Amino acid sequence: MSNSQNNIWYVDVILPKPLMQYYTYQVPAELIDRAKPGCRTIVQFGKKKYYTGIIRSLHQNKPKGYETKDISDVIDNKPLVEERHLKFWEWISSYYMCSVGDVYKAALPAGMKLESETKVLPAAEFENLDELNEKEELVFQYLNNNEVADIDEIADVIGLKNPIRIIKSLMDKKAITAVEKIKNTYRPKMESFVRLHPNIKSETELNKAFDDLSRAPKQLNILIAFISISGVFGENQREVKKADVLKKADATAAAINALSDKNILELYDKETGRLGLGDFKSNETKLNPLSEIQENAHQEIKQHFSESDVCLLHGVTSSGKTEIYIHLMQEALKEGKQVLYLLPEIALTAQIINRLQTAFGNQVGVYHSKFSDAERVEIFKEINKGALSKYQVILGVRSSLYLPFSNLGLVIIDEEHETTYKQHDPAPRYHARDASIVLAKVFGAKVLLGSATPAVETYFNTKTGKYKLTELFTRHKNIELPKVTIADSGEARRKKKMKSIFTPLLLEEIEKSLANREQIILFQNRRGYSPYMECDLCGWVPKCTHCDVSLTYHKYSDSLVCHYCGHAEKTHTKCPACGNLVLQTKGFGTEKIEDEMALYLPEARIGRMDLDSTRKKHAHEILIGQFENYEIDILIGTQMITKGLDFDRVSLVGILNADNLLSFPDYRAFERAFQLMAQVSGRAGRKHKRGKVVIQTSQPGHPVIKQVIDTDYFSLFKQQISERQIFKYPPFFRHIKITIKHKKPEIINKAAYELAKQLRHTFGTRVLGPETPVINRIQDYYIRNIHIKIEKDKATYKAKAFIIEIAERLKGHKDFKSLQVIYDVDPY
DNA sequence: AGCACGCCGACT
DNA sequence: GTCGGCGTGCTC
Repeated sequence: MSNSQNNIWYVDVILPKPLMQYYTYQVPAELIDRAKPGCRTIVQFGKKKYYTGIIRSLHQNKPKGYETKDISDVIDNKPLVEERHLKFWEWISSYYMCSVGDVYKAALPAGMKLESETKVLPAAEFENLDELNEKEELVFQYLNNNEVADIDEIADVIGLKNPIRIIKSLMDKKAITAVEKIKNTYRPKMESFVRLHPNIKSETELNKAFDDLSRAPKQLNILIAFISISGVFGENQREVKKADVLKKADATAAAINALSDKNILELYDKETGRLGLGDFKSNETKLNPLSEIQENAHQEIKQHFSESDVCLLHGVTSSGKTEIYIHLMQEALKEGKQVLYLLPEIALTAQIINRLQTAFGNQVGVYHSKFSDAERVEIFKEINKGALSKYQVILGVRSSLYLPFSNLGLVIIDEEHETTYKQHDPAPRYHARDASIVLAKVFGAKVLLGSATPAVETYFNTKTGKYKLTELFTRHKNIELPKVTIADSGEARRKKKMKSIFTPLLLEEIEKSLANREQIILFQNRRGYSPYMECDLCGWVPKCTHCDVSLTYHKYSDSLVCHYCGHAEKTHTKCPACGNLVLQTKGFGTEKIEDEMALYLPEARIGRMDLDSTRKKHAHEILIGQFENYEIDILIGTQMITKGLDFDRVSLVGILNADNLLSFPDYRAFERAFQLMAQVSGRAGRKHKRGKVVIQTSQPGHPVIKQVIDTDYFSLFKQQISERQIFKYPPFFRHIKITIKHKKPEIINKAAYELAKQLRHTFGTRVLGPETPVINRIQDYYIRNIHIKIEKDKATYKAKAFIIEIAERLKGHKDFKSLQVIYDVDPY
């Protein structure tokens, strides 16, 4: 209070690091007008590094116990992140047990969070070379020849392991100085344009220019091309890109420069951006009419939204959910609201974007990680224009949640049950479906969840009345649900009838479809050739040197790859354990299916779609395009092909091995197996004809298999919900997974035991574990898990605070200083 | 998370 | 000695 008289202002700053608090800086007088909450600010943090932070709050409370630093700059003229978004960040941080800095890191594209890097340069007046030792002299000479360099570069060139020591020593001897440079990764995209030189103001002057060029045909061509593109002096004048003129005139830059020298044309640069935005905002919408059944569902959803914020649209595949979404979106747009359409992954955007663009033109913006960071910066900035933004509809993956919406009216979560909505690895480990409901609440927006196979939690929420429910059981245009047949691979194996990895039934059906000139999708949830290799003499299995997993054999690269850390090695020519020359491949992935298929059906045109075949930016679209254009008969793939892709010619879907879907050691395994099989099955059969699905399994009597055959979601739901109640799983209990990591096996066991013990003090039997996961070491870190299940009616925020306190206390113990503790709330 | 500092063991 | 490798503590 005593401080409030004086005029010193402070800001609490969010830094892009996993730090559990905000840091307080002083605002120098010259920045006081600009330092507002939500603005980005450049601050020095630690001895030298500069980061872009976000001002969380402005106040006059002088911190006690330390000296404040000044903020160095404020980047934004008006707040970049609105208060309600900051609140949303804080909600994610507290619910998912991570720092706000982690959320900040995820929320803004890298190009908007500039950092400094250290550059060193030689001191001009330094002469005393004899003061330096050999290595120091080497570094000093290098710097003299190369002006400015960053430290890693020096280490690289001179071959130093520990450059910092030498740099420091050189600085002590005043031979070099260090500067911090903010590195700007974002560059606006500039393009060269051409216009008439200001000297040429009339057709007469232009004609004169033509005459002057009679002896320069190349230049004349350019001028003609320019006039035809620009519509010079006419009604519709347009800006002309240099590249377009050159292309049209088939000329080189030299000729255009000559015209510029003659003061006929003028070249200029302009920022064009990467978004390929149309010039005008199209407000026209062209919608397909809804069928009666769809229209009823549509009206019901609107009724629900008048009473409640969240609604689930449970509709079988091909029931026309997307069309209903589009009508709801149009209504939101008419009210001047923004719409967010979330998809589980990029692979899906290609097909949906066409439908949305047909309906909404260039109001649709797309946002996902295959865009370059610069593109993402531009999309972010475009949306930040609020009502003036060209994008009023955003189609994107989970990280689109953080875009700077200002007037969100509707959020659609397509394929709501998909586990990819849950972020796994770096913090924040949030679930986009659940978080979007919180985001929508902030804006007073509505949320529509859509799925043919809703998550058990979601469906349960409709039962309790937390969410509303609209169901749609008729397939659009009365397309029949596919016929599901089981191929008993266990029996076929016993009777020695298996043809490699195919049952006779599956092969027969594939041949039939091929004969009818129809397409086939084969699903296997393993990429690579075979999940492991084994010496057929001594049983030795190649394993990753950094992780506790067997290496997957990839035939195309003839290598063994760890699917956890990416480590790859050459295939062994002989067993390192016994010297035997034969290592056998075991099990099968997509690559092997591709190989074997080609063996049995050499005529068929085969494509493969998995992580490995779609690494390149447009690989997805290319493969899907080939399949759509009937350049491929059989498409083999992983999860990727299960997601909402609609192809008219597919008559058969084969699931190669349902057993490994059913054998996951996880309470969600059956739910997931059902969803996956139901989704892939949905790919079979379209307009003209009932599709077929063949499931290969050695457990034909398994209840989940039965549920898939009958497309009986309700039976699955009933069974799962009763199991979850008995075993205290979500939605009845809240589940928090604590993972601890350490480099030393003996420490990890001690720490896991100790942490579980401490947790049990407070949480008793709610604590399970410690458990050693199936893969107990990844990238040289040993791993243990502890699970906590907390009743839904208990205050979980208190529980979370306790958990963090207990873990922090444990990390204070001298043996456990370098223990990593990772929290995953509602893990998937 | 970085990054610096300080301790320790190995190597010349 | 001195170089490189870790473990630990701190950042407004």
